[in-house]
Order: sequence, then C-alpha cells, then structure tokens
Amino acid sequence: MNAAADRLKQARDEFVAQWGALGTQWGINRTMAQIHALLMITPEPMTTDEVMQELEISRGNAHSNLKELVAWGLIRVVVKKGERREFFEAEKDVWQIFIIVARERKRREIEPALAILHKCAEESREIDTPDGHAFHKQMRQLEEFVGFTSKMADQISSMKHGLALQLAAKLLG
Amino acid sequence: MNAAADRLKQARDEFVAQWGALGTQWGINRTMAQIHALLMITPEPMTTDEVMQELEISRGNAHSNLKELVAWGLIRVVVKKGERREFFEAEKDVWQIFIIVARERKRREIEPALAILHKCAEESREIDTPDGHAFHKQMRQLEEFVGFTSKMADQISSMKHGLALQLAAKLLG
DNA sequence: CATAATTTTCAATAAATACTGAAAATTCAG
DNA sequence: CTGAATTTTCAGTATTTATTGAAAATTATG
Repeated sequence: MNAAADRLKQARDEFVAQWGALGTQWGINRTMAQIHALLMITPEPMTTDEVMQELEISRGNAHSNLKELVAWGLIRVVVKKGERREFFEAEKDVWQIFIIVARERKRREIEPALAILHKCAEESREIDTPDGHAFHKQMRQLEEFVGFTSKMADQISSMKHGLALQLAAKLLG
Repeated sequence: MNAAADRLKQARDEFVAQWGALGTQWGINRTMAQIHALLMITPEPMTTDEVMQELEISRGNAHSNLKELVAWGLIRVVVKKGERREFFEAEKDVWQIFIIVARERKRREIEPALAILHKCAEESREIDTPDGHAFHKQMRQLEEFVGFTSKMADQISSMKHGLALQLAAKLLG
C-alpha cells in the first residue's frame, strides 16, 4: 500500500508549487518561496543538493535563495556531526514566522518611507507660501501616521504569542 | 522673489521621485507610485496630460496607471462642468489610504494563501501515516494563524480613525 | 451626421529580475 | 601539502514586467 504516500507526495508538491506562485505577490521570488515552503513541511533538515533535486533548480539558484532565507531568519543552518555538508531547517512556529516577516517588511517598506517623509517635511518647513504650508502639512501628516504604524509593528513584534492572542481575542470579541 | 517657489518645486519633485522608487519595494510599479505621490501633493485635480507632462511618461503608461489607482480607490475621477476631459484627485486622508492599502494587500496576499492552506489541509486530512499527520497539522496551524490575521485586518479596517487611535494608544502606552 | 477631442488598446520594445551552469574559491581529511 | 568535497561567485541567458507610441475606439460638440 502506497496510496497514502502518493497522496501525501501530491499534497506536498501542490503546497510547494502554490506557495511559490504566491511568493511573487509577496515581493519575494518564486524559488525563495518554494524553498521556504519545502523546508516548512520537511521534518528533517535538507542539504543544498536535496533542495536542488526536489525543486529541479540549479545549484546557484538554490544556494543564493538558501542564503537569503538564512539572512531573513526564516531558516537556519544545521551542522550534523560527521557531516561536512550544511543542512537547512525552517523555523516552524507560526508566530515566529509572522514576526520575522513583519520585521523584514517594516525594515524594507516602512522605514525608508519614513525617512523620505521626514526629509521632505524638514525641507519644506520654512517655505513661507500657501502651497509650501500645504505641502509641509501633508508631509507631516503622512510622517506622523507612518511613524505610528512603525511603532505599532515594533510593539506587536515584541509580544509573546500568548499576549498577542489575548489582544486579538479582545479585538475580535 | 521665487526662491520659495523653487524650493517647493524641488521638495515636491524629490518626494515624487523617492516615493516612486519606494513603490518598487511595495510591489507596485514605479509609475503608479509616482502618480499617487504627485496627486497626493497636488491640491487641484489633474488631467492625464498634466500627469504625463509632469512625470515625463507616455500616454499609455499614464492612462493605465491612473486607471489602476482608480481601481484601488486611491484616486478618483472628477468631472468639471464645461470640461470634457477627466480630472483625477487623490484620497488625502491618511487613515483612508491605510485602509485601502490594507484591504488590497489582504485581498492579494492573505486570501490566496488562506485558500491554498485550506485546500492542502483538506487534502491531507485522511492520510493516515505519521508523515501525513505531521503535514496535516502543519497546514492546519498555518491556516488557523493566517485566518486569524485575516480577521484582524478586517476588524481594524472597519474601525473609525479615532477608535483605531485609541487602541493604538493603549497598545503603545 | 461629421469631426474634433479624448480615451483606450495593444504590438513592439525596453528595462528589471531571476536562473543556469561552469569556474573559482574555500574547507576539510588524510 | 594534496586532492576531493563543498560552497560561492558571476557572466551569460531567459523570463517577467513595465513602457512607449501610434492606431483604433469612443464620446461630446456644433
């Protein structure tokens, strides 16, 4: 009987493929999302070669995306004794994954926006015309709001899963 | 004296250019982000030709990105009496902008993920092997968490600015 | 209606991004 | 040290995404 094994393989393959397709929407490349998906559903750490084989991708591609995922903190390198090769395993805790993604997005999307808004608000501070005032005000409003969002993200990211859950329950209740 | 006007022009141009560069990170194209930035800081509604001229882009490009922004709800068409051309103006309220972006992201990023997770969880429900159980559990956990996030996003999006502010204050306090 | 203004479409092209594969560099074991 | 295993780099290529510009379609005006 290998019906069960076959069905499982099919379900796993589908998850990896679809998650990869989604990655595009998320602003990360397909391969990175696929590798992440693959490692999330693989109990044992995998080698670069295993990843290459499973996803049918080149060594260079596997390598660079594995490194990128390590840089994000979504996967880690595992060294096995008696093994020279590096193994990779995914962070599997959903709250942890959420925090990592939230932090990275904040760093890449919110912080640069805040910097621009702050600079433009500063540069227009003393332009003493009606248009100048309007522009300055608009920049200030945006800066204030984005700064607020940034602080919120930090706050939530620093929560323990349980605490976040409590807050959420209250919000949804 | 036009020093003030010059400084303002420079600040505005910088904002548009930088916001456009940021757009790339946000998963929207540069032009769309630039047009949005331009309209956010322009008090009077603008025509397609004015946008083309200001950003030095083609008609086709201006047209399709204006339509896309209208579809998002970030800008609206304004008709002026005695004018045949369409004018466009941006939503300027920051909370409103936030909600629109949040909704769109939920629709494009969270909902498809949820659908995949649900499907994979279903398909693995009855695979009666240890590996099958592990996969199913992983899918269930992810589905639950993403579903949760989805509900939270709805909840926050439906809040009035003031209420959201209160919540945030409590969180940050 | 005719026609001029305006909007919309879309094939061709350009630009940005991702991937391959092989060579170079590094690491480790004997 | 030597050489095999492994990791890293990167020039070339492929793929995807964005933009142009001109033609077609639509819409308002006299």
